[in-house]
Amino acid sequence: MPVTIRDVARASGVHISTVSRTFSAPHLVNPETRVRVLACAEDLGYRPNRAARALITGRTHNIGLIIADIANPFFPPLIKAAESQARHRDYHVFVADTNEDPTAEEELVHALAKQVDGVLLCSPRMSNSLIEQLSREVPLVVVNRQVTGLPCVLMDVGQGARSAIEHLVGLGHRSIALLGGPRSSWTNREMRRAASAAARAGGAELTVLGPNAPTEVGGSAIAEQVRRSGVSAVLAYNDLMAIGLIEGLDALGVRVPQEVSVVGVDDITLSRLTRPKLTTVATPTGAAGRTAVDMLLQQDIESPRGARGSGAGTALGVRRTTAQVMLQTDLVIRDSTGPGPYARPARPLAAPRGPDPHCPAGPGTPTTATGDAVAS
Amino acid sequence: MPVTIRDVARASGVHISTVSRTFSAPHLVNPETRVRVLACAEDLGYRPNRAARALITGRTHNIGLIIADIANPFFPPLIKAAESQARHRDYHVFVADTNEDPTAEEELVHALAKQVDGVLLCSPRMSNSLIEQLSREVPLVVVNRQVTGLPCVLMDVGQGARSAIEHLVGLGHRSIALLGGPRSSWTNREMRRAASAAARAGGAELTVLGPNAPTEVGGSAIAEQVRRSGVSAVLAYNDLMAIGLIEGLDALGVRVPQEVSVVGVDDITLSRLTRPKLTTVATPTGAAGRTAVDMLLQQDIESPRGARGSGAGTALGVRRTTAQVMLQTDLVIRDSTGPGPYARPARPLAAPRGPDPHCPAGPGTPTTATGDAVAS
DNA sequence: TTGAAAGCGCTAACAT
DNA sequence: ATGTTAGCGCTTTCAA
Repeated sequence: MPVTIRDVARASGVHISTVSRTFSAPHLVNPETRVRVLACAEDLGYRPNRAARALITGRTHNIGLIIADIANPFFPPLIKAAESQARHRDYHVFVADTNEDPTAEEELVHALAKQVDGVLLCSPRMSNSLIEQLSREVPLVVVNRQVTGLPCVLMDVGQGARSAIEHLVGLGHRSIALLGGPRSSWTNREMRRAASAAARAGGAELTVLGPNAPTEVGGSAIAEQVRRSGVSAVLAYNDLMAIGLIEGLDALGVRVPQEVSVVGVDDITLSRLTRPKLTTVATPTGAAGRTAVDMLLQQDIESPRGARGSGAGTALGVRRTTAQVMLQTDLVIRDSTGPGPYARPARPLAAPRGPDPHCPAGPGTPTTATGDAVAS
Repeated sequence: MPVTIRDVARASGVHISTVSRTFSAPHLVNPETRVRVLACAEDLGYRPNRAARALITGRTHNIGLIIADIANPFFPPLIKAAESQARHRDYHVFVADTNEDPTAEEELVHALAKQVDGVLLCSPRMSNSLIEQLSREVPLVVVNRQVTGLPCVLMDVGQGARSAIEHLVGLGHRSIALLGGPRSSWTNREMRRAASAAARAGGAELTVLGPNAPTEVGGSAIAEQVRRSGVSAVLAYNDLMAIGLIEGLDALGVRVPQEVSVVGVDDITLSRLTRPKLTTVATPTGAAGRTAVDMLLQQDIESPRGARGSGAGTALGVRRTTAQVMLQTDLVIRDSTGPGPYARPARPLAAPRGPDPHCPAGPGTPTTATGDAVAS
């Protein structure tokens, strides 16, 4: 049933190599022949078998995209941007979801390895050393994580967290909570580091609550704890968590932003549609997707794995790009943040909250702040 | 660099066919040899090249999942269920997004055709005839669309729309709007058909507004028109649109459900977290994903395309399953619907709802109907 | 139980 | 410009 290159050759009275050339190097074939071959191919419904082709060229023209959680609205824009960029370069994208499971991540890389020319690892949860190891099996670009020696696309969430804290401090908040995300998240560590530093610099106290599931449920589940902690402002790991928190606080009768200010991270579509509209740190997800694809393809070109002539100098000239790109973030101020107890303009509710001994910061450990550590 | 079966053979001092057997038919190889081969393989980091294997077996152990829009929260649960089901059967899933673009759909099917054993087409926007044509290239299972002669997984949105309208009529609404979705959506047509019939039966007037983009933006954009239309209740194509509409109405100062009742479709996670919580028609997306994978694999097994011995009787015994499965939906009543202008004073019940047509089968229980499907 | 050989669909030297 | 030939990495008869 499947029509092969041989069928087309037979039908058009030429050798299979001519048919092959018609598709992969049209300029090397006589225009008349080409037309005839093309006609026959069209006629028979022939389509080159990309897998077979890949076996010999070493290039599948596919790229893999491994995502921690497709259900997180943060990712779709990244996926779409990556797909669009890939399509422009005649590549197809295969997306795979890992459910935030490190084991699934590893397995998926193995499964994809031979069927794609490279893999984009988005917000991976596995260890850096495993990532490095896997990168020897297939070209990798890591998104939202810093792995030394590998090309990475990062978003400056450190800067974002700093801006958020400064915004809150500027509004008069002195007691702020950071809702942490998954423990193994690079973003989480960066935010924590930067937020601590910014809080210290601004004379505010930062309580870290978490880790939490990076979802609405994770946010609403921590609402009670937030209320008890007595903070007047919260920076959440992401928008989903922030939105869930607002819902949760609302259910407890705590008003946002009147009683507690909330800042998210990501600027997902939804954050514009909730009430109150969410103040958030916008991350350039589309740019990240595009950049990651570019970096992968660029690196790919230099090492066409398993190609014919690679008999001798395989490892030769494999000059891997290890550039790391840091994308800017932007604080978008909307309606979920407002004046805090220490706001400049004389506020009637100068409630002397005093330096309250916050309850022990939940499952997570309190504030850390390492220098410019890259290690992990 | 990539280690092949030959490297393992050399290292373990056996012929490549023995190595091959060690992986694909272990019982045919001497236990001692097997252990030795496995050890060498492990040592070298060997992994069978699935693509090369597929070339000869005709089975890639991959399935493709083509999705209209990954950003629509309706799909992730379906994707996750499909992936989990596939994994149990030692299959991997490649997801591809089409941006609701019919052309992209077609191209993607072609691209995937040779790299997967079958494709799940979710909420396709292309024509039925094109779908049928593509199904000759690769086994297809269609989700959220009825295509005669092809295996389909459907959700009973007709029943859902009917329940929704009856709920609204029972609350005293007599002037209802239906916010339509994409024109080429089967779901859209079904909802419209059923909603009209139910409205007529209930003595209510139904206004169809649309088509609209099946997103929050689509919903908020139509708010003004809804207000002007003077209806007291709205059934939206999906939850996203419903949520957008509520936001839009709110911005116009129209209160939900006090002034206008709103019903969505899908029961996405978010619908539980908005205020008011959304009344919606729950669709069994997880069950749909699982069922679709099952149907695909079942059909697949019967026709291992391009296998070795298929020289003569290729088309023989290719008995394609054309079963169509209809999954139940359920109306979930929350806070976005309330009494309408014709509500019974005092006792709102006793409304002549007629025989409640709730099927005995719970949500997600497949009802199978084979063969000759009803044309749409 | 293992080896030898053929070949899946295709491309890429090398001839002609 | 086209045909020949040798594989890509693997599985699968067929012998031994």
